[in-house]
Amino acid sequence: MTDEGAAPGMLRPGGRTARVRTAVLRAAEDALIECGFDGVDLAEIARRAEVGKTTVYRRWRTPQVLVADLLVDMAEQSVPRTETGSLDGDLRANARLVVRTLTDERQGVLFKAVIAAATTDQRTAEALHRFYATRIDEWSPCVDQAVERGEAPEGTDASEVVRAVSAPLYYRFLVSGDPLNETVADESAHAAACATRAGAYVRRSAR
Amino acid sequence: MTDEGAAPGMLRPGGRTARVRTAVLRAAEDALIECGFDGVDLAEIARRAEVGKTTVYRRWRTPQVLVADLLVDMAEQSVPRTETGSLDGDLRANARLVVRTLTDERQGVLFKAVIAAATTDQRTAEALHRFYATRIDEWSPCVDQAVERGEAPEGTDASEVVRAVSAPLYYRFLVSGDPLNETVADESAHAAACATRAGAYVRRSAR
DNA sequence: GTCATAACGGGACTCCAGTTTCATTTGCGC
DNA sequence: GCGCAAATGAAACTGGAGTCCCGTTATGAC
Repeated sequence: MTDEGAAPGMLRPGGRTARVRTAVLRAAEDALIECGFDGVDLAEIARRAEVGKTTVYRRWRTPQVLVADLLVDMAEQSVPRTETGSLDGDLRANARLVVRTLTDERQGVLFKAVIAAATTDQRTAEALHRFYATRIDEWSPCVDQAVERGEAPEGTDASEVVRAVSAPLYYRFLVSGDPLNETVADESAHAAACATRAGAYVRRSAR
Repeated sequence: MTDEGAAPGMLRPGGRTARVRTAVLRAAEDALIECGFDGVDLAEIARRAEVGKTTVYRRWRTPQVLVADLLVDMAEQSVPRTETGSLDGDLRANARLVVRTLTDERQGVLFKAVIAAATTDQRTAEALHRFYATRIDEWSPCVDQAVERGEAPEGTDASEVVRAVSAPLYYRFLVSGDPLNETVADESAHAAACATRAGAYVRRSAR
């Protein structure tokens, strides 16, 4: 092992390095929104970020890795959760937020690009999974509260319910291409609430 | 309209053209499975198909268009549907089939590649949507039969139920990265059945 | 069988994404 | 503020994906 005191090989994440990172991530986000994932060109991103292209290639190597880094950044920004006081209301609020995000001109394209990147690279996929794990954890409490209020059976797996709300929306977004709108959001939330009340999401260990 | 008898400009889809198409589609399928979508190289596919690369570039132009053509081909191959005699059983059979497909070494990679291609190209996306519309239509009858047996309420939207079974599975496959196995399949089918019985998928026009 | 031409194929060519080189700047420990 | 190495940047370089040209094959109408 090369274990020296004031060793070479130590990182130096101070001022400039951090500035370059944020500049490149911003440029990458813009580029993804404008061109989609396959339109991304690291040299072009370097130009936009006003950074040498060598730097971008050296630090991130591939578009996938850059997207993975962007996802780490995105996961840190939290979206406030609305509380309506009922399971149906909370799930509906969540479903509508998802639909608004996916149908938003900029965000929808960005999410498609990010998901496309994740299908072709394991590390990007892991970053994506962590991103959604974060989002799901943020919304789970509304199901736990419903359990406390007696709206849902004891032992209900909160994150499973939250996933059930999003799943049909992402299925339409990525796979079937069926329309996404507020009605669909409400129906998805309602179906999840029905299944929850029927005990479909009670953890097996608690049955 | 250019309606001539023995006109120039007419297609000639006979023997050789068709042979080249199937050879290239087979090679494309293999390449997608081995390298994923971003690893696809039209020249490489031409080599495998023992076809001039000029031909591949001329007829399909981009990997996305080639994948779209492959999807048209895949949509034509029908998968037999199992009938168990109960809504829960039929939906479970469907869910298990989907999980088996997505977790299969070859098919799973192929589906990821195809979905990735669809996120970056409109025409590929349309081919993908048609592919799933076909699959969903094939499974819808089992829900209609359940309605006839009185297991599900009158006016239930069969294709909506079938989508509801697949959605959580594809969500895990593409977005959250949570595990896919037979237990998950059964739970997804059960949740869809619960929501169906609760009337969550009754068409609005029929309520 | 004959002919016109759609479709294919080999190979040279182009162009640019990605790499390498090396000089310059800047963070950071003292 | 001094010095060293981490980090960046400009420019030259390279390899291969995609295009072009033009001769060859073989389909389908007669």
